[in-house]
Amino acid sequence: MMGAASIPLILSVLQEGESYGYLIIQRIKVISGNQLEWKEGTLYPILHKLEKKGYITSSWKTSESGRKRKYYKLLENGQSVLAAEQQNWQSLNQIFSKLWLTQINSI
Amino acid sequence: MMGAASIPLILSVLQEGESYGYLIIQRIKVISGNQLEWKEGTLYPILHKLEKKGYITSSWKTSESGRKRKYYKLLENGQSVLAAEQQNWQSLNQIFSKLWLTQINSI
DNA sequence: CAATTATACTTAGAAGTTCTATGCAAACAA
DNA sequence: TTGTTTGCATAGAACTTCTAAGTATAATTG
Repeated sequence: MMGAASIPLILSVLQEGESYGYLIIQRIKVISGNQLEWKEGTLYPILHKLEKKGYITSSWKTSESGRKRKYYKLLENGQSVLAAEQQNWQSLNQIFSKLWLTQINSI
Repeated sequence: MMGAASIPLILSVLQEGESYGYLIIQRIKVISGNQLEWKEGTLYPILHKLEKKGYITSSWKTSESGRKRKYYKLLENGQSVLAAEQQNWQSLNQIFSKLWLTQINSI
């Protein structure tokens, strides 16, 4: 369903500022107009992978309420990966625009 | 690399008219400006899957030169899957536009 | 005409990705 | 105090894509 979009999506959300798993899921839900409702089992393994690759970093923090949260932050490395992913997405988007425009024109 | 884009891409190419594996690979290469160079091992299994699901149908034909080719054709079923995929893509595209615009504006 | 290249399809298995399902635990609300 | 929300984690299933190899024929090149 998401395909190659997961990673740019997560990195983009983190580019808005550091965040934690639960909040990222909600942010994605809000920004997609309730279309994307990720489960934890989807997000966390990806976050772990991104951290392992050095795109993001994590740190435990305790909120005033006493809750412990693991905050993720975009690293420079991840910044450039995101830039490449944006490029990639836009390039795919152009291909589709071309294909779909052609079909409209050929009516 | 391709993620969820493979299926709409193939279906879109077939919407241009029926085609066969080898040519589809070339069409994808051309339309992407040499960015996407699929291997047979990537395309054929997907074609088989799409046929099994009833989105496309295939038939062997022999060209004047004597070569045998397996032509694939988009079915009505596949037509509506493609429409749904287009919708899905555009919706993801909107999400990214929103995320990426915000970042430009917030400089 | 022999060797190479281009055309054309197939599949097994590896690798990678995402989802389902479940578990744990603490704070909060009823 | 019982249920809901918040919060993280992971195993295994399911699915997708890629690598690699095999088969076969037509066209081209030397």
